[in-house]
Amino acid sequence: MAWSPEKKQLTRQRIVQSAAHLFTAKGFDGVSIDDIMRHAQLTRGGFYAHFPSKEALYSEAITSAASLSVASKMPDAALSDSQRLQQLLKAYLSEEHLNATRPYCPLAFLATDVAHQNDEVRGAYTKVYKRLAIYIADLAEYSPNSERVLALTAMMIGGVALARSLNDERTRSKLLAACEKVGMQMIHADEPSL
Amino acid sequence: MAWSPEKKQLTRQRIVQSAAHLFTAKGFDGVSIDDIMRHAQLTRGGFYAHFPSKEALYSEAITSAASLSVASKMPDAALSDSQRLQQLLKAYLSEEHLNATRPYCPLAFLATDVAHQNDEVRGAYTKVYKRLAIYIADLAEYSPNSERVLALTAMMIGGVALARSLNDERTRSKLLAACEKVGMQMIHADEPSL
DNA sequence: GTCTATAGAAAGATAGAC
DNA sequence: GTCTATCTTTCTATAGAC
Repeated sequence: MAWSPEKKQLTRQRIVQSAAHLFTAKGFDGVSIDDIMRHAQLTRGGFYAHFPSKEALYSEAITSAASLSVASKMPDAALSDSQRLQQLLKAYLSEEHLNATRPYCPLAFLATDVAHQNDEVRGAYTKVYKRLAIYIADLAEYSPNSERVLALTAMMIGGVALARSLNDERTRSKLLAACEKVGMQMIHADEPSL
Repeated sequence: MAWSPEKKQLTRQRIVQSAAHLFTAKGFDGVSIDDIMRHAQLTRGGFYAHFPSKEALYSEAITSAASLSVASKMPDAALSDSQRLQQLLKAYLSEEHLNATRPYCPLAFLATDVAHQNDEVRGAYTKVYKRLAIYIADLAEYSPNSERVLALTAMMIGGVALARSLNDERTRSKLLAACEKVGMQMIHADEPSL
């Protein structure tokens, strides 16, 4: 079959995006290479023409999922920074985020999964995390290393990860609402010690 | 070989505790039944005399890990509630928790893992979560459903889960310290809206 | 109840045709 | 580069001896 370098890159990108969807939804071990290739409308034999291993794809999928997830889709540049932060918090801690059709935020959905992976994967995850901290710090006008920004990221990611694993609908929605509300108060509180 | 009902229960308990250690450290798919039985100094053939499936053991292991983890070992009854809460936060968000020899807190170490499991497992996880919320609410003198208690649990669990997956030592320790500090402030802040 | 042995399925990775 | 076919390993679960 005919092909070109551009065509190959497109195919490769399709594989990465399929992986971003499936991995964030089901975790590393919950998805086989066959699943990913079928989702990308290919067959499994071709996988190794693009990636040396499943792990190599995983780390790229994490980066890709981050840029496709709810945390990266905030196009309302007309709003103030504070309003955009509010919007991010609301979208991130929403039931929709837990049932999205696009890739989920890998920080929340793969948090414990990544802990078992190699250094390359953890590096990709760490990079995505730092980018989120910088993004939030920017909107909140704090340093990305400030205690309240770091604590807020932990609350957002923990809230979503927790909510996803809880069995109890009521507790889940209360938890998400609480994180959203307390998160905003945390940013706007007038305590210099934070 | 001779045996008694009590003997069987002891063997069963050894299996559950081995599972608690290994599952919290490596996740559901990272541990085989063979691993667990070897850790309990048994062979894999005997497993199904105690449990109908790997999932059934998993849900028991989550409960067991919770009662053995750092979050349940706060024997300093001499301290005030506020001091005990501080102590819990400090221990939970410590580097030692990330490198413990006893079972880790399943809430933080299995958060995304449990999301892929069946209802029985998610039920066990949810129960453990509610118990932690009640415990913290008690020390903080709030309702377990109060926004600040829920937000605090998300921050604690998210902070530990995140820290474990990050590649960068500095970011990890800053994150843990931030969650500890902001967590205490969150509880003691004088804002009735929380 | 615990052991050894093994059936049966799934999945990562490779070989070779086109 | 992508396909079909297959090798190999790993793992859950079961069978049968003791």
